[in-house]
Amino acid sequence: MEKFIEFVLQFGNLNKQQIDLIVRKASVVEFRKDEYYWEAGKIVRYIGFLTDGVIRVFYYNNKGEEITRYFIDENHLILSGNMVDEIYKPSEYLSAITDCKMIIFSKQDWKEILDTVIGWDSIIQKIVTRHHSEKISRRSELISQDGTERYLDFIQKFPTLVNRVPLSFIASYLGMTQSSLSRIRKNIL
Amino acid sequence: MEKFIEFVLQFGNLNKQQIDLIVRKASVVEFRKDEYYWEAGKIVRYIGFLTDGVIRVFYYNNKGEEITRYFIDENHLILSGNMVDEIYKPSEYLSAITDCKMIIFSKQDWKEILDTVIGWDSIIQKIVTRHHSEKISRRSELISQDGTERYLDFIQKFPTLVNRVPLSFIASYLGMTQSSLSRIRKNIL
DNA sequence: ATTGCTTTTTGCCATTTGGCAAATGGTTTT
DNA sequence: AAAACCATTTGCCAAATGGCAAAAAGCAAT
Repeated sequence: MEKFIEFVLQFGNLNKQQIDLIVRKASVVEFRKDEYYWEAGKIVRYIGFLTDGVIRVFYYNNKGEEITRYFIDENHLILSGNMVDEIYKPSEYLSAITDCKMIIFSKQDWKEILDTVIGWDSIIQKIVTRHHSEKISRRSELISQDGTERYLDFIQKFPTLVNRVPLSFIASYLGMTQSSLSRIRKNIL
Repeated sequence: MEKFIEFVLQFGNLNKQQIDLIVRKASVVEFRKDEYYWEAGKIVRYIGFLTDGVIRVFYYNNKGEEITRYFIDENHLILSGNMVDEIYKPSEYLSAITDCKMIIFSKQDWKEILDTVIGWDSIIQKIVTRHHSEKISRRSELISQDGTERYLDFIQKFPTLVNRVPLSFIASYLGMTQSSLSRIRKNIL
C-alpha cells in the first residue's frame, strides 16, 4: 500500500485525512502466474495499481495469433478503457506473467474518491498524461529498425523485464518469431 | 481562409467579432514543392494551418538515412514543438511534397489570440487532444505486420495520399526500401 | 537422481526483404 | 522532337526472417 501512496504523491500533495480515505477504499488482491486480470469483452470492474509482478497485455490479430502489445510492471496504474480514453481496449487481455499483487478500487469507490478528495482528479490527470506520452510510440523508429536493433532497444528500455519475461512474449512484442529472437540474442553476445 | 474557420468551428463556437480578430492576424503563405517549411534545429516562428498541398515530415536516423515520419495534408494544424508537447520535434524537417498553401500566425499574434478570444484555448486543446490520439500508434499492429499488410493499411487509411506522394517516401514511411514496395505493389494487382 | 513438463536453441529450407545497378517509363525543358 | 532529369521497375544475389520440428537445456515435483 505504501508503494501506491508513494507513487501518487509524486504527482501532487494529499493530507493525512485524504490518504486515509483512499486507503480505506483500497483492497489488496493477489493473483498467480497465468491468471487473467481481465479478458477481452468483459466489463472491467476495477481500477488497479500493480505493486508486484509483471502483466502482459495482448490481443489476437486477424490470423488468430496472440500478439503482445506491452508489459506492465510494478508501480503502474491500470485504468479501464472508459476512464482513460481507449488505452486499455476491451479487446485486450491482461494476464499475469509472474505472481502479482495489486491494489484495486471498485469503480464505485473510485468515483467517491474523485468526488471527495480535492486534487485527486488532477493527480490522476497527470498520471494519465504521462502514460499517454509514454505510449506515443515513435512509429517510424520502430518500423525502420531491424530485429536486432529492436531487441537492443528493448533491453535498454526495459532492463528489468528481460529476465522475467519468457522469450516468446518478448519476441511477440518485438514482432518476430521466437526462433529469430533466439538467434539474434545469440549473435549479440 | 474559410477552410481554416470551418475547421476551427468544428471544435467550438466563435462569434463574428472573434472570427474577425483571428482573420486579421492571419496571413497566407504559399511555398513550392521541395521547399522546407521548417528545418531541424531552427526556431519555429509560426503556427500554421495547411489549406492546400501535402507536407512530408522526416528526420535522419543514426545511419544518416532519411526516414519519413508521416505526411500532413489539407486541413491540419501545425503547431510548433513547445506548444504541443514534442509532437513536432525540433529535430524534424518539414518539406513540401506538392505546392502548398498555408495560413500562418506569428507566435506573438497567436498569444494575443489566446489572450483575447475566449474559448480559443479550449478549441486548440481539443484539436491537440484529437491529434494526440491519432498519433498514439498501435505499435504492435505495425510491427507484427509484413510489408504487404502495412501497404494495404496505408492505402486504406490515406487513399488521397497514394497518388500524390512519391513511392520512395511511402516506402520510407512504411519502413521498407522502394524496390520492395514496388514489388509489393506489383503483387497486389 | 529420475521423470515430466516447459522454455529455448538449433537445423533445414522457403520466403521476404535489402542492396545495388541497370533498364524502363514519365515529365519537363529547350 | 530531342535532351535532360526524375521516378519506378526489374534483375541479381545476399542477408534477414519465417515455419516447422527435433534436440537441448532448464525447472519443478517426486
